Amino acid sequence: MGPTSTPSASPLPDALLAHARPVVVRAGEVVFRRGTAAAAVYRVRTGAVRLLRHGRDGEEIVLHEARRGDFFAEASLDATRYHCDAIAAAAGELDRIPAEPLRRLLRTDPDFARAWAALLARQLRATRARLERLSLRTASERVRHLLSTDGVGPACEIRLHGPLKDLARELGLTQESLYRTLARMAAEGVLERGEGVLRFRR
Amino acid sequence: MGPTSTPSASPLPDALLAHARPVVVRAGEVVFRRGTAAAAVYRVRTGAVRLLRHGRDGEEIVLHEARRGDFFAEASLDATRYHCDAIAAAAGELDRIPAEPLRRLLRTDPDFARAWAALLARQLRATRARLERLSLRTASERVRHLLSTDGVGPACEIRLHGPLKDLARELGLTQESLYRTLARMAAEGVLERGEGVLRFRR
DNA sequence: CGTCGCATTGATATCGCTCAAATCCGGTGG
DNA sequence: CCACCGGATTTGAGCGATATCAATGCGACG
Repeated sequence: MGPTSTPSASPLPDALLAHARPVVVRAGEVVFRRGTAAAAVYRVRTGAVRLLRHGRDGEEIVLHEARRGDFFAEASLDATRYHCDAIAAAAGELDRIPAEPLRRLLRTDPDFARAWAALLARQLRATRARLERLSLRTASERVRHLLSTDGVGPACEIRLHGPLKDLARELGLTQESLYRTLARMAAEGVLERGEGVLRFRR
Repeated sequence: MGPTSTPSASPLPDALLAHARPVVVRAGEVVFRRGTAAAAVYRVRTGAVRLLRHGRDGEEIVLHEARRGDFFAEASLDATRYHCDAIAAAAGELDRIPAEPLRRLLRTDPDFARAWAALLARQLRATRARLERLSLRTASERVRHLLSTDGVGPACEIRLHGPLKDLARELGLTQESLYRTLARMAAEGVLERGEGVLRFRR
């Protein structure tokens, strides 16, 4: 989710770091499955992890993509089971933080509790922004919205972290539609495409 | 958002109640506007409040609907400005809880901080469920998903809180599409419609 | 050099949107 | 009591945007 990533994620308190255990994952590896006991929260050191669900015909729906520095499964801290699958999108290393010490820390460290609430609130805002995006009816509106909300700088520049295919799915489109839409917007002079970059022109 | 509503929202601690001020709203009244300073969090006593944004052509996008017992603008507690409009969907009464005492309480009351984090996490899960729903391509899949995730009981019963028109927008559909889809699903024997109720058959 | 995944373009199908109109309903006022 | 009204509901017809299916180019990698 691009700039959704907490840019300067609050450093883990020492008390938490003491409990974190590194987990090395290969691309495609399962971190946890939906329905299993929610025993830990994770943080991405390197690589990327996707939270996903599956439609009835088996197609994947990406709920969230966590990148370097991002926590994931934070929303499962007070749930008994994970509500989606977590799959490594790329090889990397994670911090695995068991739920119990984290809960304890939330009880005992007010500053951490506040930072944690802020983290969740940020996630919520980002997810609502995505929700708003999917409520838009046309492909070009969704692209515009993506740049407007997640882009940086005057031209609302977006760095693509993966293939356009993935972006298409995040926008609720097929790759073909996205290609055509980007091409049309570029032809209209609204958009500019660079190496792994999208930005507004004008 | 129906069952998204915190069913047994944690009772407000006395320390917080002391700071809450009642606000009476008429239907359609503006509670706050996007861009204004985020000075308070709210809780619905009676009535309902919608958080919404506007597309480029002015159409409304409902990000959230808070009902009796629900907080809203919780995600703005650590933001400087509101990121959407809040409009009363029905006449009612709200508790207005200034941000500062709430932040103080988060720092000083570990139990409350934990309950607050749980609240945000619940919101996040609910919003992701809605995101997943909007990722589905067909109208009938979205209806199915709504019943599956928000429905109660073996038949996944859903109580409608407003006109079908509103439900349609929550599902990212037009009223006409929704009517037709419900009619078709009912004809196929998948769905059953009652007075303000939707449920699965079979 | 062959293969695989991504990118790109074309042709067609399909689903939901738009515009339009008829019905139903509760409320309101004559 | 009845006519009227506005909003919600429902159904119809046609269109348009995206999905789907198909084919090709291209670059990385083994």
